[in-house]
Amino acid sequence: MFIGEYQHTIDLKKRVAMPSKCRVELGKKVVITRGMDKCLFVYPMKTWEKLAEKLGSLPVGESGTRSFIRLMLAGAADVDLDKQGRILIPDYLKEYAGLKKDVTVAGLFDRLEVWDKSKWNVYKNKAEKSSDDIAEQLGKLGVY
Amino acid sequence: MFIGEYQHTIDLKKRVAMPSKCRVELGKKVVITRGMDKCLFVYPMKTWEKLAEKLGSLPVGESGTRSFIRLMLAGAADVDLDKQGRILIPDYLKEYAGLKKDVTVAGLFDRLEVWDKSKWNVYKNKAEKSSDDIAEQLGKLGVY
DNA sequence: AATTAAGTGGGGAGAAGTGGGTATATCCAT
DNA sequence: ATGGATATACCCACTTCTCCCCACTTAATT
Repeated sequence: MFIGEYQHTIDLKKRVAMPSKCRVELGKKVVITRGMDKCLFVYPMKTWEKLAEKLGSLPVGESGTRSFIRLMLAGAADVDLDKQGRILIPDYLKEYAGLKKDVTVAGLFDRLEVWDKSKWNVYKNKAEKSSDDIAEQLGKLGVY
Repeated sequence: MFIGEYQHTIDLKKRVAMPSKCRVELGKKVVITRGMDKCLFVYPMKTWEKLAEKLGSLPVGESGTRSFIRLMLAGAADVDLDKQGRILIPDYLKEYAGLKKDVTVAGLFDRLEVWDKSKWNVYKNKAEKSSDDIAEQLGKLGVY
């Protein structure tokens, strides 16, 4: 399971290191694609295969969702990790996510997300304010 | 069950000791994450896994839920206790909780909470002032 | 007073992140 | 087809951070 927040950078060759803690679970081959809120999703190959199958067989539902799924499937690229555990970000994905030099990598269960650092900070601040009351949210989960 | 209040410090390497009384129950691996009122939650791995499972079962369609999940999962970090029973606080969590040198560690049933000492004192004072209300609330619950 | 346990501080080996050089492959224009 | 430019893959080097170990201080216990 992927968790945590990691600060990395894209170098001149558009390479981004995956957190070392996540590398075993990622494996050598991963799939990177467009994600929600203008970030990038990184899946282990196995996870992606299952997901792609599900997405492909989905009944044609609401048009917004459908077009997003299309974007996600079409935007997928399979990339290898190099010896240092980095992946190469394709140009169109780099552009889609608005990646500058500093990026934030976030662990979210079955995937990693790659964010432009400043975008991530903005998003996080908003999220913190809106769910200031984490207690209430946790309550919904039946945790307490 | 975790109980009690402990005064500790963060050293230059961002390490904080867990109270020795709690170490057996914590185990070697714990998860630290964002908590309410800008404190940090420290869960034994087992407890966290149950919690994470619940988070994973939440629908990701709604953006509010999505951001809450991101906050909790991306905000979480799995850390090991060193031989002295200390954990390393990631930068972003240190910042989130506004931790200076002195911290208060509090036991709360299934978890520990890590507070900046001054924040804790403010919070405690507020709580004490409203303790009459709390008594009243407890009364309503039929505790006394 | 001596011994033990807990909290704190710091040195050093190794790992992780980052940057860059070079060779091979790919593409485009000549 | 050929030459040049661009891109990718692989390798190595440097810097920083993390983790492990040891040591000192204080407090509690015998």
